[in-house]
Amino acid sequence: MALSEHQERRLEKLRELRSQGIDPYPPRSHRTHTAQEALDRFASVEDGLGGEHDSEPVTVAGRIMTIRDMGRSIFCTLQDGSGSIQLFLRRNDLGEEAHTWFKRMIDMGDFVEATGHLFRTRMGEITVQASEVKLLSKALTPPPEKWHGLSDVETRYRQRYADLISNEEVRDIFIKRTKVVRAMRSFLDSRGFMEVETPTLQPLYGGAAARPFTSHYHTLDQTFYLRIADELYLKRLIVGGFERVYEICKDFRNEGIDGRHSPEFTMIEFYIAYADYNDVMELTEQMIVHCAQEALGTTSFTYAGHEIDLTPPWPRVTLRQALLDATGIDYLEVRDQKELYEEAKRLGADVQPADVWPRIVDELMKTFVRPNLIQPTFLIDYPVALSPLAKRSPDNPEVVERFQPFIAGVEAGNAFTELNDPLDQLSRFLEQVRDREAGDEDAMPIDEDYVNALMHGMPPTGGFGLGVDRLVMLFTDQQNIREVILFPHLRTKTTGLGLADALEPHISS
RNA sequence: GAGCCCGUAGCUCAGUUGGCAGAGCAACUGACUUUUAAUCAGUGGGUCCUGGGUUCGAGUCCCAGCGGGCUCACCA
Repeated sequence: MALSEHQERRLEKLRELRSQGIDPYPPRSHRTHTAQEALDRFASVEDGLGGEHDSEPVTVAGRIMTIRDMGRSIFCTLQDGSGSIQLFLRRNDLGEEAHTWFKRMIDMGDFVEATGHLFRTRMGEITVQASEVKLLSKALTPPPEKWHGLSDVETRYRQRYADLISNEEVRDIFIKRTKVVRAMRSFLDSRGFMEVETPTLQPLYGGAAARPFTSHYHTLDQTFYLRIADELYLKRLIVGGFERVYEICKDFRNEGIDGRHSPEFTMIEFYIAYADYNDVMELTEQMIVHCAQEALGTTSFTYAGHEIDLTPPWPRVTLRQALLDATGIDYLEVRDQKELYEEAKRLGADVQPADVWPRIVDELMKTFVRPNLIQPTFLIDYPVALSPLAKRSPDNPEVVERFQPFIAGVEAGNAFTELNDPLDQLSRFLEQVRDREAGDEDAMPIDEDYVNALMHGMPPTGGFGLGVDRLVMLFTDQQNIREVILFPHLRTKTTGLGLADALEPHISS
């Protein structure tokens, strides 16, 4: 890619600045106020000014977003991390030389620093009347169009910096995302949880049903997998005596990409000793409400046109009952795969004759139950075959103590009373091995060290996992997961940007 | 992996039946001392994603490829 006319022109200005002895990239700024602080300051002193300028000068700094050149006076919008403030640059204030220099050398996108007195314009906008202005950083590429911004989805994802510069809504999404994560930490920290770090590179993956990414460690000449979940490591820590642990980290699953799945996504998992899934359910409600309160300032929001109200308590419905109500099928009665398949087929579910029994149950839930769970609802008590790490219900060994919260039809977590019986755990692993041999690539491998950990004794424990990206999607009303991931994965372009060749002639020294 | 749609100036987008490549913003020249997408007058700017093909003539039609989006499949 050759340089654009705009870039060439700015490179010329760069040379000219240097020849004037001006460093286009000085090492530091001397701002005294952020844009917001300057606005706040003026608002607080304005009443005593009697229409005059604030007598105390301020220095603000930021990126020039717009320039309105009126001849002997210029208005600019200066944007920094706190917001934006208007600059008023008069020839009489700056002096003719500096005024002309500004017009000649400063472009939209440049970072500048301006010193002057605050006042309110006739149009009512709080403004810095600059008596001094200095270049802080020359932008060689112009910003996207000021009115429509950058809207090409591919460019927005590949060049997120440009997206963030021009689209305020995008910035807001990621600010909310940060608040959600911060709220999770503060919620758990204040309840005696310990944040821990477990391996990303694992010799054996587990804790979820998914295909892993595979890597190779040269020094050990050994295959490593990128984690698909941190569950098994966190429970080893419960065995070790930590009673409340959590981790927020990236998990990696080698599967398709679509609007709801990213191969690399953020997961929060927590585990509590001496708690069961009922305790975890209460904590989950509280945590999600806390996150909404901290990120949105409210517990109600709109997702995909649905008005969602998070006010607890959320209804708890057994999966068995929900399926019974929606389809008339009682999965505890229909134990035969063929019979269940026929029933599901008759109802119009997308099932294949070869689908295993638990998969058909799952499909029935996704088709007939999940889309109707608009207001927050806990679906509880799942078939054991769907949950190899969860503890069986004392009332029915075919059912495990597991729940999933659903909000706006979106799965907002997964949790259960943890299986701490090493022999039962081993038999579940063996079941997974049989599934794998039957062709299920997502089935978990047997983890003997994990069984060994359980043999040391694990207290009754409740555990929880939640895809952070999904929760942020809910809170920001985004239907595509890439809108809540700063740098989503896209296919790498074979042709580079060509900048190295294009810019090389412009390197001085 | 399949189907459908998209790719035109730095950005946002038009482009009719196949007939000289267009607009707004941005840039450049000039005017303007309180503007708010400032305004006004003028000027320059294109690998129409890439490669083939059809045609007197292709941004437009056909084929292949590349990249992206949506839907489906896959995905506790």
